[in-house]
Amino acid sequence: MIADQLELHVSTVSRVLHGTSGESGRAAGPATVERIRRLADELGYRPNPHATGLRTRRSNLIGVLVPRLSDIVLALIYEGIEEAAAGHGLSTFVTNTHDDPGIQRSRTEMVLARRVDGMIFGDAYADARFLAEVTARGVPFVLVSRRAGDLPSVTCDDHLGGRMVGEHLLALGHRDVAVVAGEPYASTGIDRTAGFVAAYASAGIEIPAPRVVASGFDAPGGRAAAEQLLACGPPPSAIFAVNDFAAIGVLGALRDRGLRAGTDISVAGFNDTPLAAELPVPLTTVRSPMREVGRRGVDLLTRLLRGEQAESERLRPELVVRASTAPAPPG
Amino acid sequence: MIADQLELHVSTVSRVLHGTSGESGRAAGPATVERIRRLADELGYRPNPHATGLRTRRSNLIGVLVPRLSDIVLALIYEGIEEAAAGHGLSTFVTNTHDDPGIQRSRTEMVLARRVDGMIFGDAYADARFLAEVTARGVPFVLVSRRAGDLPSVTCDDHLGGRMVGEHLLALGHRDVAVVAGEPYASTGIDRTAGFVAAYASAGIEIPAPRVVASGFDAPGGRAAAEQLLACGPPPSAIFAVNDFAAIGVLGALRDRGLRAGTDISVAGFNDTPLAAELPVPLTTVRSPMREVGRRGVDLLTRLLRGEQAESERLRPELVVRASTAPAPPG
DNA sequence: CTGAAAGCGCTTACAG
DNA sequence: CTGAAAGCGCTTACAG
Repeated sequence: MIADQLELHVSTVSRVLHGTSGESGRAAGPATVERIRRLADELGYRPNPHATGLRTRRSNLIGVLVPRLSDIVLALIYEGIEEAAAGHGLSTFVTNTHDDPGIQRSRTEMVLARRVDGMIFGDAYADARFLAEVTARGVPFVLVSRRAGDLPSVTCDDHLGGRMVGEHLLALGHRDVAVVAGEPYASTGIDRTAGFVAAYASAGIEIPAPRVVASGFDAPGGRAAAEQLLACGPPPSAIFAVNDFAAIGVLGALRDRGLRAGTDISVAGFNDTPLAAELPVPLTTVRSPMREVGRRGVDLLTRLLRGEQAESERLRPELVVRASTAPAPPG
Repeated sequence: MIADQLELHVSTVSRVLHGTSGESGRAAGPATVERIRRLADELGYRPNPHATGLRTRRSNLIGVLVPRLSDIVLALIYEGIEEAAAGHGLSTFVTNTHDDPGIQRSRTEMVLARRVDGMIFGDAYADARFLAEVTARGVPFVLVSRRAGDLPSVTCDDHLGGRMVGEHLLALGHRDVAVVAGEPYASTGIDRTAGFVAAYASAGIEIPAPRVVASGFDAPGGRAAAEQLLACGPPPSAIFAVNDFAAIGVLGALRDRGLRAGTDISVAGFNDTPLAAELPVPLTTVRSPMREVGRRGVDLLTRLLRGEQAESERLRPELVVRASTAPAPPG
């Protein structure tokens, strides 16, 4: 370390520059402390994290796995993660796993090989098999966006969000509705669908199984699902897509058939993605606190790292009504 | 290292597990090599990167700065970066700088403090002042997406892309056109605008200054710019927005005024973002090879790290014509 | 109040 | 073909 050019032992310098300083100041004499501090930031001294990591066995690094950052929902969650991590002096590795179990596994190994202190998974499968293995490895981790089993997680209260959409459509008089339900392995789609179905059940309406169709989380996925829904029999009067991209796909499918969203068939999405309000027919959706999910995920992880108890959190969503949903046609 | 439980010296093990192996196999006797290899992957041994980094002064880490990952263009470039980096055995730190010079600076410091081997900037200002400071620090780096001065960069050939749009609109007979030009500090907007203007100049048409308006790179930015353009005087018959998000904003502004995109006013964007084709009026745009920009950026950086000469690259874009551009009204 | 030592897990010449 | 030593830059008890 260059700072011992002022003829002090490295250990003294280390003690001073270390966190101990906030304590009762027994790191060194006040004059010495002052000299060291001065020289340190004059030189822009930064401790070598490799040395520190080697010695302390803490890297202040966390690994983050997401399905894909090109999904704005995950990108915004990551912004929250990054922000909070920086606040805790942590750096993050993010990586895209494309919801592929093989990539999830290999990326986890890669990240672990880097000796991260903990991990954040944004790509949890509801069947938590792989995550059970990770638990067995003893690395602290939390889930964001999607939950699984009773692993520590920070998510939007998706069940409640789905229920809100259900109640909204019920209030508009829609009785024959359908759900574009997302991937069957993601708790987001599962919970949003369940909440929606539960709202209808409370009103004494059972949504028939063929009215609930699995789908990709992107626009082509939503479009395909909608086409399946519209292919035979009378169309539903409203469609709930469990995310905004799928909803955009639904909108496309409707347009192709000459149906007007809102007017002919109501459509609702989920997440309140920035584009939702900009669409030609602005989209009714559920606002989920994406950045906040990321931030709290980091907070939860830091608690875990300190050995504290960690409670999962469900953050409250908010219904945003726009022109894509309208009263059901009389009949 | 646990692997010396087979009664060998660490140095032997290190030699075997190290890259030297591919060489003439003079790391150890064949039998020994075999035993070491076996035990190593039985135990899932991974060298501690802190120790390696401390010893070799190479971290195999690269820092990546982007304006925001929630911009899908950058997210896709980052996917390419990540992919290529993994192929080279490098891990990446990405961070959002929101195009804010203060954040660019502090994040660069943070990343440098982590002892990265090199950096990739996706948020270069055309005035390369800050980057000159980074050069002075001696860290190898490359630019992606945006270029600056003659620093090594991998970008789309934005000038050519702009020119392509210009020629397309000229061929459709548009003579009174406008540009929503993006932020003045980004080479993307500058070059695309310049290429477009050059195409018109070649046809003997000079685009008047008020027809070129700066804008944010997002939908609200595009909307605001379009409103300014439509506020007074006769509207142009076509608008070129230097990216798809801004183009979506333009579309919104047209809709608000009861103008139909394509029919009343032609609109073109840039990047061929996944949503461009899904819009109610599919968007004419320029496809830029985003993942490829990321991949090549990493390749370029690795060349720099090996001390080789590095040539900037301009990747070829492709015009994608859709319904949002149509022949100019006669007159 | 400050110094000296040990050690984190590697790699790299250098011996033998 | 393999071992032994030195050292990367820190931190952490432990002396004095």
